[in-house]
Amino acid sequence: MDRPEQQALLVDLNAVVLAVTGGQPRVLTVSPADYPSVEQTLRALPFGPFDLERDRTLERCIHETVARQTGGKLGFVEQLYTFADKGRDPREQVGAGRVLSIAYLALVQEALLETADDASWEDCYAYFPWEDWRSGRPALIDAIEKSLRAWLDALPGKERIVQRDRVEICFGSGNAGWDAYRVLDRYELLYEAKLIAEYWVDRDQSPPEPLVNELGQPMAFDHRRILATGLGRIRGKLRYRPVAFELLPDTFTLLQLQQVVEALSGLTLHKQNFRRFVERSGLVEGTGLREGRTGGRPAELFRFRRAVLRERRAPGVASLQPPREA
Amino acid sequence: MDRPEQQALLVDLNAVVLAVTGGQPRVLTVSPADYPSVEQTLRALPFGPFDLERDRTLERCIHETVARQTGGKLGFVEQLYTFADKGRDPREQVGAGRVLSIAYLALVQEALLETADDASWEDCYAYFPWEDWRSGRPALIDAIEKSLRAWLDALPGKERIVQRDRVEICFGSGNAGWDAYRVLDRYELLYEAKLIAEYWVDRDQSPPEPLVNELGQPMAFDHRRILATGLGRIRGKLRYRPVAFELLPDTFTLLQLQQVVEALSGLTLHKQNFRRFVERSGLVEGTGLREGRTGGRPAELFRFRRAVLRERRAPGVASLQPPREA
DNA sequence: GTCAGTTATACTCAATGTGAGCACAAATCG
DNA sequence: CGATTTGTGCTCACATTGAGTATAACTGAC
Repeated sequence: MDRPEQQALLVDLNAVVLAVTGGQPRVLTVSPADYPSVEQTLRALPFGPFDLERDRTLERCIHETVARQTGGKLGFVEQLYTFADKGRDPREQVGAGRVLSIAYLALVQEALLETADDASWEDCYAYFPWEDWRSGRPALIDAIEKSLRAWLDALPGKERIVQRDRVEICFGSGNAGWDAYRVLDRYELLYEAKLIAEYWVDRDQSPPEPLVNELGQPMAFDHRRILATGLGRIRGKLRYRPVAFELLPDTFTLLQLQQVVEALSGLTLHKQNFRRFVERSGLVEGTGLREGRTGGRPAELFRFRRAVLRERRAPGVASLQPPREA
Repeated sequence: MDRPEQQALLVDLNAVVLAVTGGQPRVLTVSPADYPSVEQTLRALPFGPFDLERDRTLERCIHETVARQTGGKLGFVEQLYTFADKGRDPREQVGAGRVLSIAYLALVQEALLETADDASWEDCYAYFPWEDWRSGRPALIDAIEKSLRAWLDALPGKERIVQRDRVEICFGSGNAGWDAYRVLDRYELLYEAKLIAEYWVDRDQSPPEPLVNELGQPMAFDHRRILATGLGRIRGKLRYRPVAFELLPDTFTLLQLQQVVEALSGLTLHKQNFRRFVERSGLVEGTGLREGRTGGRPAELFRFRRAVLRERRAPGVASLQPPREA
C-alpha cells in the first residue's frame, strides 16, 4: 500500500451546457479571464474547482459551478469524461502541477438560464462547422477531405493504411455514410492532421494552412475537445433516450420537437415520417390545444408522455439518417 | 482565480476487465489486502494510484495498473466513470482525505492474461444474479419484486409514485419488459431499497432481510457499483459497436460469437436469426476452414470483417431482445 | 372575398428488417 | 446402424422505414 508523494494536483469541473433556441444549438460559454497564456478573445466552457469541503458529490459541484456563472438551474445532467493528459492546461506551465478536469453535460431550456456578465450563448456549429448537415453536405467537407488526403499521402506506408480507414469511417466516404455520432472522432482526427487551430496554439506556432482558419472558432484550453465529447454524447443519447424534451417547454409543436432533434443531430428529417414515428412510439400526447403563430395552419400542442418510459425499452429517435443528396 | 487550499486528495484508477470463457462472462478481481476496515474475504477490482510523474495519460496508467497485477496486455480500453462521492472509500476515515477514482473498462481474451497470485477471474453474475436471463427470467426476480413492493409501501405518498415508476422501468414490469442495459439503474435501486449488502456494510450494520444474502456476492469498497457501470456500458455498446470480437480469438464459430453476446447481454438469442443477421450485416466473413470438436456437425470458422466499419454506421447487435416466456 | 403562400396532417406504397419456426446436413457416439 | 447433436438454409407473417402524394387550415396581399 505504498503510494508516491502526491504532487500538486488541481481538480476542476467543466460543464457543457446545451440549449436550443431559434432552431439553433447553443452552448454556454464564459470568458477565460486572467488565465495565463490564453488568448483573451477566446471563449471557454464554464468551469470551476472541485471543492472537497463544500462538494460532497461531483453533481453538487457542477450545479454550483454553473449557478455561480449563470444563476440558473440545470435540468438533465450527466457525467461526460475525465481529462488528465499532461500538458492539457496552461496552468501546469506556471507551476500549478497537474490539472484534472471532470466534464459534465447539462441540458437546459435557454430561457431558464439567465447569463451573468461574462457568460454568453454561442452557436455550437461555430466551433464545428463541418458537423451541420441540415442544409446538405457542407461544402467545407470537400476542402477537409482534400487536405486529409494530402496528410495521408505524407504518412509512412503502414500508418497510411490505418489512417485512411479512419478518415473513411469518420467522414463517411465509405458506404456507411455520415455518422452524426462521431463528433469526437472527427475532431481528434482533424487535430492529429494538424487542421485544428488548437494544435498550433498548443505548440506556440501559427498554422501554415489557411484551411485551419475555416475549421471553426477555437476555444480556450482543450475546451473544444470537451465540447466535441458533449455534442457526440447527446447525439448518441438522442437515439435511445427521450432527451430532446429536456430542451423544450412543457408543451410544444411537433415541428419544434423536430427542430430540436435536427439542431442537435445536425441532420434534416422527413417531416411526415418524423411525425408518424413520434406519435406511434407514444413519446408524446396531444393536448388538444393549438399553437397559433405558425405562419400557416395552426399546429397542435403536444406534451411529453412520461409513461413511455414504462412502455418502451429505448425511447428515442432510433434512426437518424443523413439527408439524401440534393 | 482564487482557489481554496487543496486538501488531501488521492486519485486512483480502477479497471473493470472483462472476458468470456466457457460461455461465461468473467471479471478480473484482486484481493483488497491490507486496506483498513475491509472484510478480507471480499474481492476488489484491480486498482492503483494515478502517478503524476509516471503517467502522462490516464490510459497509460490503466495499462500499467493492470499489467502490474496480471502481466498481460489489454485490448479494447475505454473510460467508464469518475467516482468522487464523500465517504466512498474507507481510507477517508483514517485521514487519507478524499479519494477520487477513475474507472476504466477493458476487454480481453481471458487466455491472453496471466493472473498473478492474488488475482482471479470471477463469474460476473455471481455479483448480479438477477442480470442473467439466459435460462429465462431468474426466479430471484420474484423475491426482489416482492421486497421492492414492501419498500415502496413504506414510502411517503409522493415519493412512492416516483419510485414505483422507477421500479417498473428497472425491472420491466411495465410493457417495456427487461432492458438488459440498465444494470447500474437496477443496482442503485436495489441499494437504495437496502437490498444490497454494501448498503449495510457502509453503515456498519447487518442486514435485517435474509434476501440481501441472495442478491449476489458483495465486493470491497464501491467496486460492485463500478462493475455494474461496466457491465451496463458493455451491454449498451454491444448494440452499435463490434465489441464482441475483442473477446474472441481471430477465428471463431458463429456459436462462439453468439455465446459471447449472450454471456454479456445475459439474454438468449434465436440461433438462426442471429446467424442471418451477423452474416448479412457483413460483420464476419467465412474462412472456409472448419472447427471440429463441436459435438455435432463441424462449424465453419469465421473472422471479423474490418471493412464493416467503413460500410455500416453502427455495426453491432442492434436488437437485443429478452427471451420469450418459456 | 379570393388567391397565393405557408405550415400541418393524413394516407399510400414499396422495400427492408425481424421473430418464429421447419427442414435438412454433417458430424459423433454408442 | 440409428440416435443424438450441432450447423445451416429457407419460408412466412408482420412491423418498421423511406419516400412521396394529397389534403386541411391558417395568413396576408389585393
